[in-house]
Amino acid sequence: MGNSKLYKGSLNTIILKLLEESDKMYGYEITQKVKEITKGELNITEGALYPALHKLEAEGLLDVEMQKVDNRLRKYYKLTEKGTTETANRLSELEEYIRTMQTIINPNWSIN
Amino acid sequence: MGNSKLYKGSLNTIILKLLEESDKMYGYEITQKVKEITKGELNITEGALYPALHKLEAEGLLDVEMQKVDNRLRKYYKLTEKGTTETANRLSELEEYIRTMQTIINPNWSIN
DNA sequence: CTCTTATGCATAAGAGTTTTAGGTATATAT
DNA sequence: ATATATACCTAAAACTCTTATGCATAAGAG
Repeated sequence: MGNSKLYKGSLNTIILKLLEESDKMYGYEITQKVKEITKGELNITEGALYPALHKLEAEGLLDVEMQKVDNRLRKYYKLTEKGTTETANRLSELEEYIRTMQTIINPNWSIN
Repeated sequence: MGNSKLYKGSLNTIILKLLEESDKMYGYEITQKVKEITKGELNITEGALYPALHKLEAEGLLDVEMQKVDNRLRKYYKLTEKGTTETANRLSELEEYIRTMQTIINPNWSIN
């Protein structure tokens, strides 16, 4: 139950998509958001999340902004312009991949 | 175009699903079949396929049967009983994962 | 007042899966 | 003769994630 393993490669797209919706988010918030909207199905581990955020930042897809709340530090990430474009690309790639997988899994539905 | 990278973890499920449909297949046949039904979208590399087949066999999910056709050797794989059960499990896991991803990607469709 | 849980960041070692790049061999088409 | 298709295989590298840590503050439970 819950906590199904991530299919490797989808984490970045998940992050980008959430940032596209929420404008700006911090790491911990992302883990909670994913847990919430998937009803606990998917748990993003911090060991995967933080390196992924750093990489997306290094690639110029995210901007960072530090903020102190209740004496605790938060690193808010938001999409750059390049990041917004790239998000659209990766989303359509993922959607295409999902369609492809459905074709394989459900060969009867030749609705593609 | 085409040749999108595999989301890691889905290859085994693809193999199992194809064998569930076709009863018995050999490696090269699997690569061609995937290319055909995905219209060239997905190309299974042999470097991934053959080790995966060997592993599934070692796990007792597949049985092998050698056959010589036109002086060329083919290794036909088919699901064991255990493999059939496991195929059903992995398919529902993958379907659940796809539903989860759709929830994230398409938050408007709260049809889940 | 101390201990646990929640919040918030981070990195390193290991495991797992795939790509890339080779290798062998036969059959068929150019 | 040479290239392409068929048919198998493996090893090294790349990539992504899990697991296991570490640090620090805030809030709640006992």
